[in-house]
Amino acid sequence: MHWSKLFIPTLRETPAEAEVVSHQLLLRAGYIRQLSAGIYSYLFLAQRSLLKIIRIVREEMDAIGAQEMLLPALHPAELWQESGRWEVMGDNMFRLRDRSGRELCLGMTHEEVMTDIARGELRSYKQLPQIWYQIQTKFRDEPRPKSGLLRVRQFLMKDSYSFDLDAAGLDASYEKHHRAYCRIFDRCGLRYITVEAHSGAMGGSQSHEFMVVSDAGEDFIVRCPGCGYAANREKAVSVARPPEAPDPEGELVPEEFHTPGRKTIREVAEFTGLPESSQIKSLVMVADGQPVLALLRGDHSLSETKFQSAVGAVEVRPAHPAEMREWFGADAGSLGPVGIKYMRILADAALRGRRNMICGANRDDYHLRHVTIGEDFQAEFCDLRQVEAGDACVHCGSPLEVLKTVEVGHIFKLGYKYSESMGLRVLTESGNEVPVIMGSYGIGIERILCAAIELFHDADGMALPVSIAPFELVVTPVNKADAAQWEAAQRIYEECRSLDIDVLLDDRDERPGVKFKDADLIGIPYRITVGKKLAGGIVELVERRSRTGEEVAVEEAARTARERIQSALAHGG
RNA sequence: CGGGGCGUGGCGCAGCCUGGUAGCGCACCUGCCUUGGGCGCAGGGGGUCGCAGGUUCAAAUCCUGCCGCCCCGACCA
Repeated sequence: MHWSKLFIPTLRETPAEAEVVSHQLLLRAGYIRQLSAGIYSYLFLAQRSLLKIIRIVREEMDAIGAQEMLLPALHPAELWQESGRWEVMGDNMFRLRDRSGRELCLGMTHEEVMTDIARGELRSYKQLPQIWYQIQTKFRDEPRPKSGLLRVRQFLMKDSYSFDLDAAGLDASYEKHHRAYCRIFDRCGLRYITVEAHSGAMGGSQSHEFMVVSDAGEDFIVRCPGCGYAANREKAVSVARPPEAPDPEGELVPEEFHTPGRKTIREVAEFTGLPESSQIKSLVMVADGQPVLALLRGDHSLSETKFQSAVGAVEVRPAHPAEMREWFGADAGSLGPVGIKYMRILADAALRGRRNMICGANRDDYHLRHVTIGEDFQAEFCDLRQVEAGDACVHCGSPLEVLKTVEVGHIFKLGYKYSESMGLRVLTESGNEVPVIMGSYGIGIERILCAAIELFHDADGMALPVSIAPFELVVTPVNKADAAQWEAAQRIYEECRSLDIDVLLDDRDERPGVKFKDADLIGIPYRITVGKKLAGGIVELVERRSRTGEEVAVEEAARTARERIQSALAHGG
């Protein structure tokens, strides 16, 4: 294609509203324009790139025998009421009414619709397994869209659903997806980490997320450099560092002492001269309307997700100050478990075996010392603690790292949730009716592009992997007014086309600097520069990412470029 | 939903405090010039100053309300 005919509205300056790199570059490079908060138009370059990503996704899904479909984005309310998610999804669901007042919603995901199709048609174990997928627009009314295309209200997702007769079948479908996802992200040139993920309140036995390390991300993962253990922080476990000071010995009894104005763990530590790890942190939570006291070591913090799982609640929140006063007779900063009755008390496992610790006395400005769990109060032990960088790996003892990441894919063993609530059953070989076991699997298409930009960019712009760049190669005549250069550039361009290279000819009447800057900005991986050396029969082949160039003979240029491109594609973008 | 910031030409901004002709850089158009990293010169086009009220002889500027966008938090298949 000829650049002068294309709509590639690059900007010299970064739009003020963009904060993360991928957002800035997508705007500057003319890939996208914003229509509204969390709603974007994908212009020519973005669409080319997304279509390449989609092609890769489609090829790999087809390769595991998945069948592509296209489901509606507009769903009747009744379908979601059946699964119970009409209420569960709350304000995150876009809802509307048709002309006769019937309630509808825009699909956030498609478990319900897929299950509806399946229950209408699947009757026998002989029809299983099935893997169905689509690449389609999803709508989620995010409370706070942000970071360009990373968190939006309308986005493309590849979602697939597996239907199996039994758990072993689900395992196989899950494994197929796991491998397909690895191939997809490899081919898209991403560096990613597969982590164990939280299964969510809806249950399910297993879940993995595919994460790309980036400061633009919103998820934290924990990884062990020693043995490769990796998990979402919501689920990750670790061995806590030992307390900084040993507990006092002996059968001591709780003793109240005055701590005027000392509210935080740190203030009490300074006041007593004992480390934070010698205190019990008391957090008052409300789980499905019921007060629950969560106890942690003073220097540890609560994982709300772990807490939620431990109490088995749907909705969890910290208590309001008025509630704390009502239940404990004191304000936050002086609360503790001693003497608390009629309230569930959960203690983090790191408190097991500790003796004679310090905690709030449930009297403003007073604390207790010499408090021992199991003697001075009773609690249920469970894992409540959020993993911190530097904690020891439970498998190999190495210090763990905590990384910020973007989630690009998620695979999930659903189990029987939808087949049971919506009545998807088949007959087995022996003739009895059983629910079908399901899995669901998602890939965020735009997030692949964003993650690639976050991973591969420099001060001049994107350095996209060849596999997903909007073009593979640009041919740039330095001086179009120079007839020899212009003719050679056109000839090379045509040769590239005949070699099936996805090539762009920069035929614009611009100074070379402008053309180089633009090509770098939009991230074309290779460039053939036709300039002065043409007089000696030489042009230059430059790689965007490494900024290295090689001189090649004019007649070899297209073929050499193809070799470089093929080799790059073979090595993961 | 709470907190903060911002809405002035396509982009980046100044002007607002102290009311009085809407400005700068980039981009864009025309011509000349230039051609290996966002050239130079000359000329030119484009803005109901987010919207609606109000105050005033006079509002981008002051007041009130609303809307939109961004960031932090809350929230979050």
